Amino acid sequence: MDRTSVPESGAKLRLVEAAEELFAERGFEAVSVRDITKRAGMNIASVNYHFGSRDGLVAGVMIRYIAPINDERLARIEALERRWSGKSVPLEEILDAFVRPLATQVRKSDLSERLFLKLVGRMFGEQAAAMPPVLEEQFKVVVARFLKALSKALPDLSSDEILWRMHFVIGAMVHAMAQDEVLQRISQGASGNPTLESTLSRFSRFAIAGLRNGVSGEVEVKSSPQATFNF
Amino acid sequence: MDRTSVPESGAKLRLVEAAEELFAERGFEAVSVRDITKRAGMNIASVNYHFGSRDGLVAGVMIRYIAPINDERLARIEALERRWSGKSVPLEEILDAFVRPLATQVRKSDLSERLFLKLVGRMFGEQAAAMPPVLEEQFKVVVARFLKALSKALPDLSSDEILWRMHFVIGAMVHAMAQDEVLQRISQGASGNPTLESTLSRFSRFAIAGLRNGVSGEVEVKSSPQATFNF
DNA sequence: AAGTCCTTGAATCGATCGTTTGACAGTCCC
DNA sequence: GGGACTGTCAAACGATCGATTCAAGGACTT
Repeated sequence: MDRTSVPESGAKLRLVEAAEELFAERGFEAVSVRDITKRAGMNIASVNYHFGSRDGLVAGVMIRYIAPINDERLARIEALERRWSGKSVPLEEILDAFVRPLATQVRKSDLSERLFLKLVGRMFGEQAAAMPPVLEEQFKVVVARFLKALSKALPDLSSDEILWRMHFVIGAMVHAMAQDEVLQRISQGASGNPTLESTLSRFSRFAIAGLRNGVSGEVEVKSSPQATFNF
Repeated sequence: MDRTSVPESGAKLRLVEAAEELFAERGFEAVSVRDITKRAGMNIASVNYHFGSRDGLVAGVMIRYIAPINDERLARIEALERRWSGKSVPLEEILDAFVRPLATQVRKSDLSERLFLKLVGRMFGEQAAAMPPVLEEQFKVVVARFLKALSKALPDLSSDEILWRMHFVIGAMVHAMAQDEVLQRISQGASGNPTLESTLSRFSRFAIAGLRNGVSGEVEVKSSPQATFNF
């Protein structure tokens, strides 16, 4: 019996779908096996039977969403590099290859846009340290692949600098996804009902500017003496 | 007996300091009351006696760190606006007023830089939804104050757009703070031992570029037809 | 019809959780 | 000295957790 991969047996699928909703709504640690099986209309033992353990189910949920996203990211970046055949791929297209798979996957999902984004956001915010090995390995490949492409597109930046900016970009994305209602509460009446598309569009403009900063002829920031950021 | 504010009685302080370390190391939900009292060398009942409940202790920890940071943020932004007396404060100085209090506070703390950043990062990544009301109110004030300053510095952007970019900036900061070892693992050998100062410096450059994007004469991104980000 | 395999059911396990209790000592004030 | 208050202690409370057991059902093969 397969206890690690994506569900296929109907029962496993029902469990995963119930778990997804609950994880997105309440977070990974606040949902019990009983909550999940109750919503799925199944027995408590079913989780351990089909997934080996609660952690196995969590891993199943993460793999089900993240793996296709990373697969598409790799396919897109490789298609881009083929099309540009050795030349540097424009920064906008690299970021597009990284971000757009989110939109692709949310359409395939049964979850609403909002729940989907919260779920994926929580995977990084709460569960990043407990990511299944197969996903962590996949992420290493993705990061390495995009780092290579970004290094070509931003030849003036060191690898370290690019990695840091990638981390900032990912953090901005994850945080905005997972904490949206908190952000709305704190900032009192920002945009009412942002769609996924408008959010990703805003995000892309922000991220490209942050990534490109200091290269490609942009004017260097002239800071006044009191704020040199030399700390 | 005061059960909500910052500790002053010695015993409360010992509990809070033990809790801080454990929360930073393992996350808020993975630490039990027994873990905390054991490290503090106190009785299990002491948490409920001094803080009313476990949640009260969590709130105490958050308030102890976040409140002084937000206080200094407000003091700095108001000092800046006084110095520029009505005129628009430069973007770099606004961001400096937002970020530098982190560095100030870490020096006052007994925690190492790394633990401090993880702790503050976790407060947003894991506990943002459970933030004590007094802190949430304070954050509303901070956001409103900086939004006003940023609106002057970035007159071409709508309030909504600025709020979103603020969220992205905060997310990038929080994520890089809380998930540092995960990021190191995934990206295999980025900068070895980044100091707080170098990290904040990198972050500030990234954030300023993202905030400024699209205004102040920067060249508009010329995207190829396949990557227009119109989603 | 008998046997095998897969799946579900109710019940229960031991562990751990946050919280509460009540006894006991110390301190302070009148 | 006798209350009143504060703080600490061991012990136990009820609840909930993930995991396990074992019986029973169903589907399919032989």
